[in-house]
Amino acid sequence: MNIGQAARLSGVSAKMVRHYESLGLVPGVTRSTAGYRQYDDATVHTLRFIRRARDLGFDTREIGTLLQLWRNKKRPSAEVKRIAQQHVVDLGQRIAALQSMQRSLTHLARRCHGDHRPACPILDDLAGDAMAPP
Amino acid sequence: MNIGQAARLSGVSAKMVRHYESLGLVPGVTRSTAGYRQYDDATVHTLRFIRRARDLGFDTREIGTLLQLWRNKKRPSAEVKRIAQQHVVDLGQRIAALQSMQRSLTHLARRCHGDHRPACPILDDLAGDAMAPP
DNA sequence: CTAGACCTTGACATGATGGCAAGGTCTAGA
DNA sequence: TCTAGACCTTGCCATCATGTCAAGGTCTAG
Repeated sequence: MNIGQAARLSGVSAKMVRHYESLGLVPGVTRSTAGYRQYDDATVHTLRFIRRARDLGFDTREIGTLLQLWRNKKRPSAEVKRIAQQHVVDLGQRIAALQSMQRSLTHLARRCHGDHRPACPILDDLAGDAMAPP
Repeated sequence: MNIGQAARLSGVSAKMVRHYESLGLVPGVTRSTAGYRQYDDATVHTLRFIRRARDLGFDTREIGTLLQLWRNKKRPSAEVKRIAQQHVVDLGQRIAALQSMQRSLTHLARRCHGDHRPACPILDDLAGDAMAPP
């Protein structure tokens, strides 16, 4: 099958299929005489794997490692678990950072009257002349 | 003062100071005869404002709007509040997306033995052949 | 006078993704 | 058989915020 169908079946855009190929995540594809990339079900399976891993927030470097482990029938599951747990930690840090922003901003917004008058604790905080530190 | 000192005082890197200038977030700077940018306390204040807004996750477009409102002494605080609340919503969506990833991954990792054996529910899930949907 | 700190512009990289352009190919229907 | 339209190719540019590097000019203390 051509790249368009592989893209449709895997949920990865054709553009990204080519990109993952350039990164070496999918093995070298065979080409038709006209130069069209030819895909089989195994490659579509790999593309779905990549898609799912992206959906879980892994970056392409991590996905490369996960793909190697997937292909290695003798892998120790401990290694996969370690990567997953590290990623859980990373996600936790990103979540915490965003929550911290959200908390600050929520507090500021709650104190803002939100009417036609110009006085605004949000701008005051941004400007560094916050008056009431919590 | 030169850009280095303004950077140090504001907590914004010299590189980013120039960048914000190119985006029009800081007003056109005066230059010394040698072409060095010259800053005053007001500009440092603006840079600190930008820094704080970045820390709260606003992008440069939003910061541009906030700066305009900051400078506009007749602004309605409702407008500032609306931007802040929208940003709180955006942050909430990003947080939810990350939490969803984290939850999935945590569940998968918990089911993985994490030993020397190859069997691994994490890889099974990524490969799409998950066996036990929750 | 000179070393070293500082400034200038500009180019390139990151990471994942989209878009566009110019050109080649394949296929169904007239 | 011709052709329109769908599909493919490569390659470049853009995003967003930030860093790095390079080549060159400037300033200051010793």
